[in-house]
Amino acid sequence: MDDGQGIEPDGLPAFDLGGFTPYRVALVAQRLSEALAREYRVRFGLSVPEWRVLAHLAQSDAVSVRDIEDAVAMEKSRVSRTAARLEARGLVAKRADPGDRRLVQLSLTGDGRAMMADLLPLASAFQGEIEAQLGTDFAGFDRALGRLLEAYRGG
Amino acid sequence: MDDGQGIEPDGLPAFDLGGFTPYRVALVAQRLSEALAREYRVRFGLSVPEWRVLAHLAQSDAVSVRDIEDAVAMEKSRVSRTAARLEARGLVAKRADPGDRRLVQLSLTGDGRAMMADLLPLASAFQGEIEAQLGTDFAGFDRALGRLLEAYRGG
DNA sequence: ACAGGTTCGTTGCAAATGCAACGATGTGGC
DNA sequence: GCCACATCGTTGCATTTGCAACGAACCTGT
Repeated sequence: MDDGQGIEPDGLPAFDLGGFTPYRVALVAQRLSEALAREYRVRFGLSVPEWRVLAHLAQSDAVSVRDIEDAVAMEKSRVSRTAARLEARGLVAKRADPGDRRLVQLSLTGDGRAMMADLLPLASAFQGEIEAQLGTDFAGFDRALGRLLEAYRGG
Repeated sequence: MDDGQGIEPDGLPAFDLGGFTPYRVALVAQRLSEALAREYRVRFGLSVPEWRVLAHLAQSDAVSVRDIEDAVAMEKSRVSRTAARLEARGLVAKRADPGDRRLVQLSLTGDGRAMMADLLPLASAFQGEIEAQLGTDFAGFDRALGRLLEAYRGG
């Protein structure tokens, strides 16, 4: 009677949200984000978007809003406002690109660099913690993430 | 000179956001969510929170806001407002719990059940698609998700 | 029965978000 | 050089969100 995709008494096909991969991934993303954000929100007063922008600036200086938009997967208006907030806090500098005045060059200030010098080791430690949690399964996990990013990139 | 956690010329430790697991997971979550939402937003006019609430109601009828809050990992105010919207659209019924009048019993209406009868097979197909993408790696991937949920549950 | 404390769901309010529209700047065709 | 068109970043606006506060209902001990 049970054909493996059974029908419940109420006429609906059986479905377990808790086992649904998109939901599980969203949940893990949320938990990891919260765990990490706990560190850098309480200690540095950063939100997730702010952390992302700073992290990208730390690895590639003098980039445009558009560059960040692509690199950190955020809407350009979100990047723009985040950058404005970071500038107001003195962590990021904005100046017009001399070659193309439509562009804005974002870069870390001295303060911004100093903060990231404290923050990045914490991030690396967190990464190490996750890898330790997963042990030998980490490589496969990361590969699967890459596969899904490929399969569902933009579409 | 490169000790494996090198220092960049700008004095910051090397860090690759694109390889940072929390970021990668967040990205996959976003992509999967978008891919799925494309289906049920255009065809059924549902948002992600609405989908989650309906999905939970489909598998366990007559539950309280608090139950859903736990089951679908959403703030209670978000659940409350989502339920109100679904009620206004005639997909969900709300009634006071006769045993404990603080509680609200949420359940699918006939219309709601009918919609879910169309939706759930799509969700199952999407799940199958993901599993096909990952092939034999899916089991390990899912296990790793579970491990991370355990490790970072609530804290 | 009643006072103190707890749980449930809703709501007010400020902040964040997405989307579209906009001005400014660049580019290419002619 | 000029005009149509594309790109960049910001902003207006409506919606969504999280948090705290609230009233209502329940529970406990006395």
